[in-house]
Amino acid sequence: MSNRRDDARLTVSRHAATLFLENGLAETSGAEIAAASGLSERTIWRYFASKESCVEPLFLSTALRFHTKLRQWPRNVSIDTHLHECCRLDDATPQDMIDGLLVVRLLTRMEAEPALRAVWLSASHQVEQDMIDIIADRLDRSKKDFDVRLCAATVAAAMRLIDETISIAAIEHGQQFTTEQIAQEMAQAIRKASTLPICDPIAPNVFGVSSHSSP
Amino acid sequence: MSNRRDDARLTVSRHAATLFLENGLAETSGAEIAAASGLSERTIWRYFASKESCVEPLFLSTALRFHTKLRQWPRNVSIDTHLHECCRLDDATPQDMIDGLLVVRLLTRMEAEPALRAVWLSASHQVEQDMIDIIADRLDRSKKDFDVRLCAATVAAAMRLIDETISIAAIEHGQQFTTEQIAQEMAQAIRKASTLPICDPIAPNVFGVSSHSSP
DNA sequence: CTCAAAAATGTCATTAACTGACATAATTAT
DNA sequence: ATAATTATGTCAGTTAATGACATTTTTGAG
Repeated sequence: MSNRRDDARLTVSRHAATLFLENGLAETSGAEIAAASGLSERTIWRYFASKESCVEPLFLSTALRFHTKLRQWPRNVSIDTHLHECCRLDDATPQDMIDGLLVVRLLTRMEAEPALRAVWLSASHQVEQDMIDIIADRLDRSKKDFDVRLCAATVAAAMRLIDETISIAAIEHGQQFTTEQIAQEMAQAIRKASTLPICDPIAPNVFGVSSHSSP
Repeated sequence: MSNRRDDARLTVSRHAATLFLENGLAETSGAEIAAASGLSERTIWRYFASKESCVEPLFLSTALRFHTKLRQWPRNVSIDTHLHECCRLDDATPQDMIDGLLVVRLLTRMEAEPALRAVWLSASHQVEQDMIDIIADRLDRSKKDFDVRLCAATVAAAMRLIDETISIAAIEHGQQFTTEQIAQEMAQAIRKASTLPICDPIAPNVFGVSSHSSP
């Protein structure tokens, strides 16, 4: 799934995020990111289209961890149960924890750094595209179906909002969260946001034909 | 509501959009945008933080027209009826039509131009913030209420998706739409997406107290 | 209307983001 | 092993973007 290049990009992403958090976006140069990453500046610009987008792999990697969990979501399990189960046997590595903290801290800077928000929104758009696949699979519908895409959009929006809200509550208001709490908030929000019945167990299709109307 | 500077920015936005559509983003320079707008390049960079963001006022101005309509949405009218009514007595100027077409054409280029999508997503985020106000007012709830913000996020996502879908259908598949059709699609999508009962007439608050739980 | 304060714009120099061209190093595959 | 491919580095060059300061335009008080 991931190659050497993606790993290198993620490493750069961590260094860039750290520098952005320490000194701000405007006060961090491409040369500094390159130096911190042990790469030439030219390579940085081959990896990324702009300075800000250096943090995108970080956003996407934490999103990917969640995506992987949703991919394993069995059809006969509710979202609440599944996410609760997932957080019980959480496979987060120490690196994942560090990355998560970087993301959370970046999210609290979006108000001050509009360029960061643009990158975050792009990452959320990628999450939305991934949700299309998950929902289409779960409901046995086409990925082109407007209602599938609408549901993906609303659910992705909910996930984004939970991430933002929890990050701000944690960093700016010092609120503490357990993994269970986050899973529960996330499940609730997804449930409220979903425009198709994806959150509860899917009735098995005993006739072996797809459940939606016409061919 | 709008000042001279915003008007100037919008004018630049139109020229920039036209150039982007004609020659592509990479092949359009800041100097060209300045020349086409009859301004110095320095002023362009005072107006905009980046080349791509030159098109944002165009996105926001069409969004603003819709926002104005939603602001006039009476509490005792459903979203479907209101939007249908709005499109009947549509106040679109010729300039509005031209701007709308520019936006629609830009939206079809997002696949090829990721930077354009980032700007579009930023504009949609602004729409989301505006929706918070509209929903909070309509339901007589706080703008900080998570459920209000969630509803704003899902509804804004639906509006964005309709815009994108209709644009692509119109430009890339030559499909024709009447204003009524668009209003109807938009109303349906908003209805499906809304996580709070905003779409149907709001029961009048006969006791003169807010309908949500505590002070 | 007048004229001074303030705000917007222009000019020019400078920085820093980003690209192209080509050489070198590292991987891959045969 | 080594040829082919691919990734990275070096360096020069372009262009997006900013700072400093002069000039014009707008605003507003008298």
